[in-house]
Amino acid sequence: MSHEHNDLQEALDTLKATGVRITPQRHAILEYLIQSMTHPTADDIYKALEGKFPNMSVATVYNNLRVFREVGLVKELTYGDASSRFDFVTTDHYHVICEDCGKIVDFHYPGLDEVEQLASHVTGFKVSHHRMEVYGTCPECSNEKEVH
Amino acid sequence: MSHEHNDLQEALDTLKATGVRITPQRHAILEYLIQSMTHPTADDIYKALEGKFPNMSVATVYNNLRVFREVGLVKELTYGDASSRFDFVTTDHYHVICEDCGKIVDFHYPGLDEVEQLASHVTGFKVSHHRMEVYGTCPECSNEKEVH
DNA sequence: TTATTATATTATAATCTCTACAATTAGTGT
DNA sequence: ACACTAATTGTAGAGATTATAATATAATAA
Repeated sequence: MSHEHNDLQEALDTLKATGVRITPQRHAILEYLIQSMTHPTADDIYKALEGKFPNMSVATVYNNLRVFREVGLVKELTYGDASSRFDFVTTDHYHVICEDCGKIVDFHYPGLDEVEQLASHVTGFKVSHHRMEVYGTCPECSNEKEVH
Repeated sequence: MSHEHNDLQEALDTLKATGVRITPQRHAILEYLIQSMTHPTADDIYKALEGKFPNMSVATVYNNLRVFREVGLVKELTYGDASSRFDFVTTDHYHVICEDCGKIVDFHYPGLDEVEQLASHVTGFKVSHHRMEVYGTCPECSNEKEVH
C-alpha cells in the first residue's frame, strides 16, 4: 500500500471518528494536499480541482481547510500578508522558506521543548505549542544570482 | 539620556545614513513604536497619531512601516488573516502570544544558531534568519477560565 | 535664504484574501 | 428509501493592504 493511500485512509478514518462527513470535495482536497509537495494556498487547491469539480465554491475550500485544521489534519502556514499555505500533517517538521522564489522545504529537528519551558517560566503563560521557520535562499536561486 | 530618546536618535541616524527623509510623520511613528510596549498594528498607530496629525493617511503609516522594515528598524509580525503587528527592533528576542486575548510578551533566549545550521546543511539553503513564536494562555486568561 | 528637485504625503479607489449568509443539495444511520 | 442534519454553493461583504495621481515638503546647493 502506498504512502499516499495510507495517509489518505488514516485521514478519512480521523474524519469519520470525529463525525465529519466525507464528501467528494473533502476527499479530493485531502488527496491533493497529501500528494502535493508544494504547500499550496487555498486558491491553488481551488484551481487544481476546477477540472474535477467545475461547480465547487472557493468557500468550500476555505471551509474544509478550516475543518481539517480543527481536526488536526492540516497546518496553516501564514507568511506576511500573502495567502496562507496549507500543509498536510504527517510527522512534526519545520520549514525553510526561500525569500526569492517562495519555495518551502521541510526539515526535521528535535522539538524545542526547552524553549517552551523557558518561555512558560519567564512569562507565566501556559504554553500550548510553538512555531518556527528558517528563511534564506534556496540553491537554485543562489545559482541564479551568481550567474548574473 | 533616556533609553527611548537614545533609540529614537539612533533610528533617525539610521534613516539619515540610508538617505530616507525624516518627516514629522516618520518621526512620530518611530517615537510611538519605541515607547509602545504593545506591538501595535498599523491601525493602532494610525489612531494613536490621529490627534497630532489629523490629516495623515493610513497609506502613510503602511508606507513608512514598510520603509522601516526594509531598513531593518522594525520587524513585522504576521498572524494568519489578522492585521500585522510591528515591533521596534532593539535586542533580539522572541514572542509568546496569548491565544485567548492576543497579548504578546517578549522573552529572551540564546539564538538558535544550531537550528539554522542544521536547516542549511539538510536543505542546501543559504540561511539568513529565522522566526519563532510560542503560543499559549496568559496568566490573566488562565485565571478567567478557572473562575468560570 | 531661496530655489530646485526628488521624495513623501494625501485621498481615494482598487485589490486581494477570507468569511457570512441564505438557499439548495447531499451524506448517513435507521 | 426516509428523515435529519450537515455540507455546498453563489454571492455579497468585511478587513487589511496597496496602487495611483495630484499636491506638498524635506534636503541640498547656489
